[in-house]
Amino acid sequence: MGVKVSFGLDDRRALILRAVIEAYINSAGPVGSAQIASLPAISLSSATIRNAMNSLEHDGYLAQPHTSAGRVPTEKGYRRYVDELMIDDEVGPERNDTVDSFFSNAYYEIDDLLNATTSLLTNLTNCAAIVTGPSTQQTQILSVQLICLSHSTVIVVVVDENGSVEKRTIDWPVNIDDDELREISRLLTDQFRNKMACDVLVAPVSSDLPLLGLLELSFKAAKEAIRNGENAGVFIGGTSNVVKSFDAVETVRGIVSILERHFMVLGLMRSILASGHGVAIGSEHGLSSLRECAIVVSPYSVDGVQVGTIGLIGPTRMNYSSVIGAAKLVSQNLGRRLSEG
Amino acid sequence: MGVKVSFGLDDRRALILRAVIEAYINSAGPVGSAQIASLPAISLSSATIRNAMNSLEHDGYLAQPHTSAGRVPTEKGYRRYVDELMIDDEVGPERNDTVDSFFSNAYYEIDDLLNATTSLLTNLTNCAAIVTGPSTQQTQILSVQLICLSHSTVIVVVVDENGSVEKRTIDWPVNIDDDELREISRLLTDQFRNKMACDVLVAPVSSDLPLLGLLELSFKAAKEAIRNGENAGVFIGGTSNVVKSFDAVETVRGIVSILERHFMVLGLMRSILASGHGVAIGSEHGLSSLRECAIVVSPYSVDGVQVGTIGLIGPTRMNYSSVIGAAKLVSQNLGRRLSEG
DNA sequence: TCTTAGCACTCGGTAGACTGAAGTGCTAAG
DNA sequence: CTTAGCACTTCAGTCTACCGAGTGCTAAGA
Repeated sequence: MGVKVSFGLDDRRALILRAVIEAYINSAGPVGSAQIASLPAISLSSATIRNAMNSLEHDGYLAQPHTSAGRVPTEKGYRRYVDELMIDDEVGPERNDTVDSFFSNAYYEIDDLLNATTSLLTNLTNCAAIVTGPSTQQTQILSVQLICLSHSTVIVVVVDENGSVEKRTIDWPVNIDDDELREISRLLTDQFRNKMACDVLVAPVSSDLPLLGLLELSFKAAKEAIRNGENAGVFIGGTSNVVKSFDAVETVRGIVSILERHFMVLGLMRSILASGHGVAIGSEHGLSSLRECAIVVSPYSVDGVQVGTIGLIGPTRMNYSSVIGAAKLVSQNLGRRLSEG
Repeated sequence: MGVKVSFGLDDRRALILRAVIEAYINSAGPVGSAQIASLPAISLSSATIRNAMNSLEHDGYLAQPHTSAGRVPTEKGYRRYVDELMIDDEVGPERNDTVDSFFSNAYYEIDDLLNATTSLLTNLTNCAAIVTGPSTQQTQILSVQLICLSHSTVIVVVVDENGSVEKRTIDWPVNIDDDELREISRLLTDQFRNKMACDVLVAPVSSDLPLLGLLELSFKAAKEAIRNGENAGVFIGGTSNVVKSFDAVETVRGIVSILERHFMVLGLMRSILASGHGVAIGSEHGLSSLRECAIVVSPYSVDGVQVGTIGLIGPTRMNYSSVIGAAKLVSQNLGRRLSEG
């Protein structure tokens, strides 16, 4: 005899809800009472299961596609499952090894690392993966260099402590001499060096810098390059993984169309992160093209500061515990790896 | 009375083949003899059209999905159409204006320009668009700079005449002093400056450069950064456009999966370019996932040298003349624009 | 009071028969 | 050589019957 707990889910119904959801995740088809009754973990007749399922349906955790079909989890059901019923994924040794060996590899550039991380995630989870590069707001600028491209154009190259390089081309219709470029490079580097990107963008210029002509233009270009860097570095991969999970071509089209627009995906991840949940299920995030998908987000920290996010997009019937586990594992490892650099 | 021309296509059959293909491109459904007979450009009875269509089918230009359906073009039919029958697209003024105004916009970075070019192409053609960045092989190196990232890492930044920036991080577990970095930067810049990227990669080092320690490492890193740059800069967009043209979810999955793998798309474009045709139709390119697609490629030249390629992928029933026209128009404009810089 | 066996019921999916529409190939006349 | 006319083929849609899966309910049992 189960004791009623909060939200009116007694132990038995919780057990059955979990069993139904997990069966559905495996089979991708409606699950019937007999199927649940036959599970070794459950020693109840199908009739009893039916009663419980009926009650779960009335409470909105399950739904029936039609009278004589089995039950399918609703969003509310998934939500309950993710919040309370799911058993946390204990990361198996093979998986741990995969991730470990991935992060012990050398990557020459941060972009290569982040891009490869999306592949790692898609392989681990069969989801589409998003990795946002570490925000450059909290990084120190190391150097600003001006280089002459042609008689009338100059490129301003800004390097930060992560090894990210941002650039901006400027037109300067006067012949420029190398010594002048070197001098301006030195002045700007002195001005920016070891300052945080975010501070540079708002701080006024130190008054000892004579902002005139090419120097002024370069100064502005450097700031714009830095501002630009903030939005750079979004890596998305594994669209074909998600697409495999759906048969309706309309659904597929919608998903492809969203994943193609990086800024939409970014906004989505931001809003999920802001909502405080690590997972948005179905219509919770409000993007109708992805209403049959769930999105798992997991921020990562470098030197204790949250600077970027990992995201995974798959069908609502994804294996939540495995996907959430992978997201956490990889975000931790990624953060650690980037902290070393 | 038509005169027989090469390949056994007399004028009438050519006219009818063209009409059938164009009708099919518009309607996306099998086209019957009555439909063709009713065209103002054609003053023949449907029975006559039927005879011609029958003959075209026997010669492999048309096919029937089933006995009582209309005709559908075969790959051979499309090929003939593209090679001989198609009337070149005269670029309408609106389209010209769109392209002109696009290329008169300012783009601060070449990557932004190329990326925006894919959007331009997808809007013009309703195809997926690929733009490969100008090969860096034929560009001159302008500068090599070493910048200290941390006590034990140094980043080598290489800038070429297009304003492309490549970088490579190296580990150097010894404290490095700024003067030394500046000196090495100067030496390497002297070594590389105004040389072609391709020459740098094969040429031996000038003997007056003492390749030792950090200098040697930086030298190698610079070369690797340059080599890396050769393969950088592929921009693909508009996958959702292609996907709209197909109802079979399997087809859609295959297309998404290919377009996601940039290196496959690159290889595809290279092989089409090498084949000498500007268009690969259906199975001509041998990639079975794209057997219902046609690919249009158009190289662009900067300062008279072919350095990059534009590609468009759409269904085999695309509007060839319009798509080919757009590809040519944009590749010319892009080449011109990049030559100015 | 809770559980369970039994059963009637519902509904989706499949298979077969039929119909109408579309489009063909053939024939014979112009 | 062209074309009107017609018989023929095939598909797509509709209707029906039927099977199977799974339910909800009822009544008996623990």
